[in-house]
This record gives sequence, structure tokens and C-alpha cells, in this order.
Amino acid sequence: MKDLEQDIRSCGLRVTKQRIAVYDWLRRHPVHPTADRIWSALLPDYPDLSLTTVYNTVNVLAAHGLIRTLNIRSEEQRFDGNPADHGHFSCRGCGAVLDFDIDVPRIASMLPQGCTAEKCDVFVTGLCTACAE
Amino acid sequence: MKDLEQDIRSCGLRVTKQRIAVYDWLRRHPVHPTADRIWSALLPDYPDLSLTTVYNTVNVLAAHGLIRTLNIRSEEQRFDGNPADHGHFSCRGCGAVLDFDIDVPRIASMLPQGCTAEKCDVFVTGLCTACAE
DNA sequence: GTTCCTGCAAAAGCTTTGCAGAAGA
DNA sequence: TCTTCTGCAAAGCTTTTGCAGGAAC
Repeated sequence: MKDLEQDIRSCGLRVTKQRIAVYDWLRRHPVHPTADRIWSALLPDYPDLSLTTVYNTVNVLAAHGLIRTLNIRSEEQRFDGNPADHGHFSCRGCGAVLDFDIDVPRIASMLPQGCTAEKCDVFVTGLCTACAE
Repeated sequence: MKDLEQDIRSCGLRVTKQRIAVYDWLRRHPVHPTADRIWSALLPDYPDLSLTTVYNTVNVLAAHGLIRTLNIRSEEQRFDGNPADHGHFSCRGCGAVLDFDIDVPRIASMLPQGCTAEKCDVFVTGLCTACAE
């Protein structure tokens, strides 16, 4: 928990219980939630937490690279507590989103000549093992 | 132009001048536009075209695999006249979106065990050659 | 004591829906 | 002729903004 505070503080941000709560939840639940989902999950423990603050918090955390924003589906924005480059596999059958490791240099080698990669997202849609049957 | 009609017809859809216009424009302008951008571009030639119809059309075309929807940025949905798997490079400097070829089998090999890839999107953010200076 | 953050309400922006009239097959 | 599509207006949703009170430092 102390390291979460440290992360936030080292970005020049103030440590508030709302920021700790959102950041901690996001890191412990790798479910790529929407802002609304984060808010609902925290509401029992933080009855005064507002959806506006969740939006504000995820935007601030993402701007400082502590979390990452995803656009898997068109309708809504999702957030990921793991800011490292990694792939997302979305199962068409059960709707689950699985993380997987990606070989960033290998993907960067596919880029147009002269372009440099700073952030890399890979989204694959298909069927997972269970749904393939 | 005839092949566009053919594409639309072969999906069991009716051929209308609006659908031809949107589909044709999208295929000839690989700029990954928003619905609004498509509408603005076509308005001079189709003064009666409504934004609702553009939305309806891109959704129908995408549902039948003739075009592809993208979620490069969070705010808005974009469309791509090329339905084949390919990567998108978004330049942080000039905002341009460049297509690049991807090696799908190579990426599929990074997937979790047992998962099968049906659609693959790769989004890379960074700096293009011109902006890198 | 300052500055920054939170939370409410309202606004903004994109996208969808309902429905009557028009167009395609 | 029958079914599908278009276009207008209005609604729906997610996300942002403005601002007063409150918390962090």
C-alpha cells in the first residue's frame, strides 16, 4: 500500500484516499473495467466517492503513466492497472479479456520505415480454449 | 464502381446511392475518418445525406465485414475502408495515422495457449520520421 | 495558509432510436 | 407491391466542465 502512495507522490500528485482506492483496485483487479465499473465496485467502501472523481483519477493516473487506457470496444473506455506493453485477447464467445505477453521489438520491426514506437497495443478477437469447443 | 454494388448486394443489402457513396469514399480515402468526417466530405455532392444515414451505413457495412471499425482514440469511433488485418501507427507529433503490414501468424503465436485469432488490431503510438527531428 | 482535489449539477459530444415518408427489388 | 432504407427530431450514454467547499501539504 505504501508503494502505491509512493507512486502517486512521485508524480507530483497529492495522495488522497480516492486516488489510493482507485489505483489499488485497478492493480488488484486485472479486468479492464470501465469507469462506471470501478465506481460501482468501490461504492460500498467509499459511499461518498463520485463518478466524476473516478474519471478525474483515471485520467490523471493515465496521464502520468501509472495506468493505461484501452479502447477495446467502441462504446466505452476501459482502464488497465498494468501500464506495461502487453496484448489483449477478447473472446467473442464469453466476452472475457485475457492479457498476453507481446514481443514489442518484433512488432516494432513491422512499422513503416523511420517510425519509432513508444506505446504498443495489440487487440486480438477470437475464441478462447473453452469457447472453441 | 460496379464491384462496390456487387459487394453490397452480395451481403443481402439493398444498393442505395448513400451506401455506394459512403463505401466508395471510405475505400478511396484511407484516412481512418470519423462518421462526421465522412459526412462532411460527402455533403457537397450529397446535400440531402444525413449523419444518421452515415452512422447507419458504416454500422451495416462493418457488420458485414466490408469495412472495419477502429478505436484508436478514446473519444471517437473511426472507420477503415480496408477490412484486412493491418496495423495502425498513430504519430504523437502530427496526429497522422499510417497503415502498416503486420505478420498475423507471428502475432497469433504470442496468444495464450489454445486461443484462436479471428481479427487482429495493432495500434502503435510514437513519432513518425518527420516528427522525430 | 495555499494550493490542489472532490463532488454536485449541468453541459457537451457522439451515437442510437422511433417513426413517417421515400426508394429499391 | 412489399420490404427496406433514409432523414428528421429526440433521446441516451459516456465523459467533461464549472465552481464552491474541503482536504492535503
